Amino acid sequence: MKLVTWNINSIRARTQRLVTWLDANRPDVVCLQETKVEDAQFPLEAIEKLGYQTAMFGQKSYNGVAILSTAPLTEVARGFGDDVPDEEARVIAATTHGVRVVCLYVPNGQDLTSDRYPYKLAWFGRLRAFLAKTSAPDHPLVVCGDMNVTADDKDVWSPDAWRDQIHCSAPERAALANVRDWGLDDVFRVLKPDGGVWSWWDYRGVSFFKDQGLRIDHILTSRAMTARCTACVIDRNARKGQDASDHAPVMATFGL
DNA sequence: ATGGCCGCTATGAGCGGA
Repeated sequence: MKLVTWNINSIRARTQRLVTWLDANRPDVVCLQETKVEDAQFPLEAIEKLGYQTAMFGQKSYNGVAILSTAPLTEVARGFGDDVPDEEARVIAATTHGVRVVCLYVPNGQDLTSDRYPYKLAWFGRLRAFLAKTSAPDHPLVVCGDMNVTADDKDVWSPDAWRDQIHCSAPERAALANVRDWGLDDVFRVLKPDGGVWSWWDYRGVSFFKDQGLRIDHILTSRAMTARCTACVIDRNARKGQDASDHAPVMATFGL
């Protein structure tokens, strides 16, 4: 089973690129973030034509997540379903291909002085509570998406330039580590421990050309899924050319 | 030191992204 996570940065602006990539790579499960579209306007037809079923949780203009699968999607959950009033469409979960899949678009946080920063840190706490309530570390579970955090300096093209900046601050990294500590592995890092590989490059300037990026899109796997994982790659080619998302897809392959 | 690009909006300037 091949599972991919990709911050598509507007599915309407990128439908053709998504279709071309799916056609070429044929993943079984696709987790999308920043679809930026209400459910009624989601380009379902193009996706269905490729043989995917879709579970979506969108909103106008911002955020929005979706899971596509070649198999039925059951037990679909939208949002954390906790006590916190929250209008932001950032979480969708479903069971497919025998795996519980949680697709996340973690809040950006803006900067360390913004009120979005404590919201982001609290959001990770809500995520861990959601996982504890709805799953278990010994289940076949994949928690993936745009985490908007680097695990450590190995995920940063210039640790000095990014020190204590958003995506790289110690509290954010601790919040992500706390989710992993519940019982998940950063499977890309497990298979490629050296770092120096990015999943996001700024649109501005020559950052992609100079390969100045961050790894902020992660696939976290429960132990049973880590054991099944035979490959995990970031498709840098998908960031090239006109009309690319600023994120590249991250794809993991699982054996039986 | 700053912004540089991109997608969105009952658009044409401002917001959010990262």
